[in-house]
Amino acid sequence: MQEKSTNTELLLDNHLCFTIYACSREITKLYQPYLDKIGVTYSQYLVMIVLWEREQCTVKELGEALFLDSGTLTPLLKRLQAAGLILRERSLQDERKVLISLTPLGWDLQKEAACIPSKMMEGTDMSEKELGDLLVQFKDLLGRVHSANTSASKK
Amino acid sequence: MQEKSTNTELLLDNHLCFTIYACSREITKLYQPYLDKIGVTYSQYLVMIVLWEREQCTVKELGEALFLDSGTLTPLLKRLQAAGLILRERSLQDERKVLISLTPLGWDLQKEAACIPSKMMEGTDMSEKELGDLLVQFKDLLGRVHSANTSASKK
DNA sequence: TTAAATTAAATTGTGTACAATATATAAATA
DNA sequence: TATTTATATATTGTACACAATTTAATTTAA
Repeated sequence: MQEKSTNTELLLDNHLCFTIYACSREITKLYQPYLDKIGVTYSQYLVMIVLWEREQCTVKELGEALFLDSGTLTPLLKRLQAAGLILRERSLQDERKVLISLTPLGWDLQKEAACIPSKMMEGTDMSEKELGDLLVQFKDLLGRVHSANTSASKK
Repeated sequence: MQEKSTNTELLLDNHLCFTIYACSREITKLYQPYLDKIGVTYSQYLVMIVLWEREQCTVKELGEALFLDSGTLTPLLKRLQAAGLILRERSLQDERKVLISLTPLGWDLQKEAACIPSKMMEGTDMSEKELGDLLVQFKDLLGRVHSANTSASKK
């Protein structure tokens, strides 16, 4: 009995984590054709979304919003800068910080990207309510896992 | 009115996809300390799980199980081979195929890895039922997104 | 049976992710 | 104030992930 229950847990847990991992990659693939049209990757698109909302922020703030560190963001931001979409400037108040802001081209991209989410909704073929419920559960799970990670790293 | 509704959809969709993406990476981080102990990455661990279930399979079958292609699997499998955990052999019946199987060391690893899922369950701090419900919803979403991808690529 | 089409892996090139480390600046404190 | 500590970003190295192409083997069809 005990053995079977344990085995069930093992499979359940492995499969849930795998399903989330696979789902994440499949969703990125679903974005791909639309992102190709505007010339950015999914990670770069997420950075742009943060900037469209906040206009300006530091690398650290971007990292907190997207759960990414400077090892990922620095080269990614250099590519966005090379593409003419953002500016990277050292803060004059605190020269450790790098301020990221949008160029006019970066702002223009917002209009071109506006159609993407609705196209994605069609792709999943789920109602707004279903997606909303999923989001609630998912944010809860993300919160739990993230806090488990941060409390573990503090040890 | 119409504008507000559209905007809500946009945010909802962006946030759901982002949350799944972030959640996937946070879960991988939660696995990390346990995977470090047995010396494999999360992707390599997934390959080992498939092999522990099936004993032997081709690269293509692994790819179908894990939603990965040979571009990802070939170097990954070479690393598992270099670590002495698997064998890679051309099929004699069909020399296009490469058969992947476990070494005794690869089988031994199963025992060391047995504790991982229960440790992960503790990490999320959710009941078996909650995780089970999430898994059902998630498999549904994965199925929808995957079929959207495969039907799109057939065009 | 030969030629064309298909299939299975491998290869190449780009772009993340992330741990670990380095560097430079700022804040705290002795 | 000089020194330590903390903070913000960059760098380095490893390992995916995947599109696109290549190579070799098998099927299909002419």
